[in-house]
Amino acid sequence: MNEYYNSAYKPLLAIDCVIFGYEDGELKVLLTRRKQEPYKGAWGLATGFLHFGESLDYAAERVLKKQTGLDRIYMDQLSTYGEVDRDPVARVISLVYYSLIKVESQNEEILEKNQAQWFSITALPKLMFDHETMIQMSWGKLRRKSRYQPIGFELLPEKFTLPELQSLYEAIHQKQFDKRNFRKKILATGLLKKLDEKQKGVSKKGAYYYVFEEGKYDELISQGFNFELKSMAFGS
Amino acid sequence: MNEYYNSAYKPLLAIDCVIFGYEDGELKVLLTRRKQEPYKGAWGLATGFLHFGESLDYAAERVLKKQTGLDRIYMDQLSTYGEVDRDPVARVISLVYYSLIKVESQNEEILEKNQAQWFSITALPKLMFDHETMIQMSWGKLRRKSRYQPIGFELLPEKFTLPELQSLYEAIHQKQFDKRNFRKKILATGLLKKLDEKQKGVSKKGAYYYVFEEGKYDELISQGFNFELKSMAFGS
DNA sequence: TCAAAAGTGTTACTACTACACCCATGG
DNA sequence: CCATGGGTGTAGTAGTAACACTTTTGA
Repeated sequence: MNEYYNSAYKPLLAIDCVIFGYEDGELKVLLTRRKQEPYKGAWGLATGFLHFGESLDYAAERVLKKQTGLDRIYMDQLSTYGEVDRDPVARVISLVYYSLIKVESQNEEILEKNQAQWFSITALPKLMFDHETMIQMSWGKLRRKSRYQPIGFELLPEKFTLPELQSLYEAIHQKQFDKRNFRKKILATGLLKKLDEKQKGVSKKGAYYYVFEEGKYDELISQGFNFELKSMAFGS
Repeated sequence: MNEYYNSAYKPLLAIDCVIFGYEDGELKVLLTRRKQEPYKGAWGLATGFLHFGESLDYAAERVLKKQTGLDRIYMDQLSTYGEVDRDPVARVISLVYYSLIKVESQNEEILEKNQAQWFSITALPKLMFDHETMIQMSWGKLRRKSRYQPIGFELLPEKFTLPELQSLYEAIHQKQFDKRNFRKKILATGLLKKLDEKQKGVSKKGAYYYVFEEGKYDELISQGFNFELKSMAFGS
């Protein structure tokens, strides 16, 4: 380590995680209460500082694991925020990840321990610092990405019905889709396998369960494909 | 500043800039030689550490200005790279920006002073650290973005001809487009104003100059629009 | 038997692709 | 006058949007 490196200013580097879930027909975000003064108790994203010897992705996984108890969840870097006064206490550069989890696999106890709570994306509380912006940007990225990649499935249980999938997309895009066109488009990708089992308890007729076929997806992604309904376009 | 902040690990934070230009029908990247040991003289991106009291965008502008002598150039954050050993000397987190400049407005002296040189994107030299990846990712983002936003214009002089614009898009996408379809699509956006002036010296007939109408663009962007040719799709 | 949600096909329209010839000018 | 690159239109095709009725079954 020489002069060039030694003389440089070293900021704090935080990892903030926008955690999306889908429940009761709504797109939700997992928020938590700040544990430190000042602003103790304010709602915000799951957060943590980068540790020595950790890669960025690893740090994000650690923060996610601590907040949700879950491993191996879908996660992607959004952007890095570094306005000088974004954190009023100290200069903190914040690297934002967004992640998609299956709410049903959530552990209630861990939520309580972390003072964490799910909020509908359309009814967020007042948030600390620039966390509101981070969430809105993540939502935008989710919208755009869901048009080209079947990431929506990350938010649903392993087995899901087409009406559920459609509601999820409607929650993400805040837009209604035509049932027939949606099914046609989704099934045309060949990514879904229909099971012989019907959902019980939701409707009288019962909708067939489907599963997402990861294998087929990998084939398609390498060729490049389009998962988009034109009608989804550009609310983004 | 309290214990929570004080105890945290503080990494170095570098800003690396991928600078794109367009010249002689080729998409190019501005590279520079490393000034410090080790690896002194190795080709790499324009880089600098974040300074105390600077926002990230400001730091990127500073690095760009130093490298090119230019102000107010198109610039966007790509991503942040933080593998533990990406810089073999010290732990450096690297925030990558990519930018688009008009090569003609470049100052030759500054290039020489910085030992900087333009390289065709298809013939890059061996690069230090993970800079090759950063360039490839930036190129991907440029490809994708150029399908939805008319950012290509940032790479051309104020006045340009449609054949020039088409060659630029062909260089970005490494794909040939049909002349008629390209013109139709581009002109249909209503973003270009045809001038009464013809280009001289390139072809005998001479192609009409066009200018990009920023005002109209702002109208369109707020509604959301699609700048894409399907044929551009998914080489990305 | 009826209420409530699931499932299904066709037509019109729009947007993209493919394609070949004439035009203007400088040398 | 001819070689070179600039400019133009149309027909076929594919994909998207719009739209309404039948099916199943639990209460």
